[in-house]
Amino acid sequence: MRDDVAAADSAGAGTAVGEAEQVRWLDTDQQWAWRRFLEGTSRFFEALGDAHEDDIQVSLGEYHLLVQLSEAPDWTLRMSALADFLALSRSRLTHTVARMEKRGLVTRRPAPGDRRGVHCVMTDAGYAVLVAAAPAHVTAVRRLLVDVLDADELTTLGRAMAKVAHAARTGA
Amino acid sequence: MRDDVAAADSAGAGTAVGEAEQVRWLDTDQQWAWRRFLEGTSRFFEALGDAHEDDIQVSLGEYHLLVQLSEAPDWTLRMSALADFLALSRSRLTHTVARMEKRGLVTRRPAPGDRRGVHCVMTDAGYAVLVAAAPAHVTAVRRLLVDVLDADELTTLGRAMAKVAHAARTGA
DNA sequence: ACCGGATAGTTGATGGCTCAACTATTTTGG
DNA sequence: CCAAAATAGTTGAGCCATCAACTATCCGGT
Repeated sequence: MRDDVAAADSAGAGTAVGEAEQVRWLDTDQQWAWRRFLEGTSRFFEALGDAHEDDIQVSLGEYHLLVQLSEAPDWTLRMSALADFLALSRSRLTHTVARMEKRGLVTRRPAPGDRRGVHCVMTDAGYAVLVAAAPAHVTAVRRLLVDVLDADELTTLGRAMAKVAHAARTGA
Repeated sequence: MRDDVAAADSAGAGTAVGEAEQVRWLDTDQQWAWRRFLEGTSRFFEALGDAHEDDIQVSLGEYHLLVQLSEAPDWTLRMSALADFLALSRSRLTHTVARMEKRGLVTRRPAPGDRRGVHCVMTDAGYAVLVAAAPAHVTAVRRLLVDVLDADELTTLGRAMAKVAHAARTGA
């Protein structure tokens, strides 16, 4: 219990004698990359959230919700479509939309043609908030991500994360 | 209010005439990479969290806390050091450690030499939980990240995220 | 020796997220 | 055409994170 402890990501914790060992631990390079990813995402989202608190009237999640609506016809999207785009649970979306509705940023209407469905519509006030928030948001994304990387690094990052998203969607 | 709306990440929302325009919006490729990053991280952490709920007695955050302690001499770390390593706020760490202490995974002791300080020490029970959790954790990290990417993609991802972490740490 | 400010950590209130349970509607299979 | 299952969305309880305020200790300068 001294050296074998180090790095539960890579070392032989759990190698009980006589028990089938089928875990492929991470090698040094893989572990390094994984930890950079972990720390980087954590600090990135924390810093981006801070930027939103400083300059902006909406949280990061609310901002992305408004962005999705701004790109939809009539600023309108089904709740379920919104949940898919934003990778949010239905429940969380309901709560978030309810809060934003109270602040006048969106409204809800019954969906025509499917009486189970609900449409979420961005209001003019919501659009105004989005427009006001966009400059600080984009500036922060540049400062914390886009301008920090070479163009090909950014491209590779995008491609890699597309693969990761796909793996998470399917392999769940 | 129809076409100019699309993509508040890139388009001219906020371009009031006569007002100085100094925001550099994202071009198409940059925006694509940024959105892949956003979706990928979101789905990745959700899926990894699910894996922890299925097979493991500790949440992802608690697991990483135990990993840090397992790599420290005497399974012991100052609260502030732990907070730095895990990129956690002091308050959040206090609450998390308090919960884990109740479950017997760690204990707290006054730090020798600095009467303000507190040492966090992993218990044998905590180590046992870590050992039990490691295989499923590593398997999930492989399935969702490491094995999904080419070796050079993973390396580039690690390098890129190291840069991002640095930018977030300094430019905050 | 002392005062001001920095550092270490905790606390409690508030608010958001997660989970399970629930209603209502639509679709599917027999 | 009906029953069972799938889909859409909401609700409320409990848990966790965040924030501001607070105590205690240490350091740095005079």
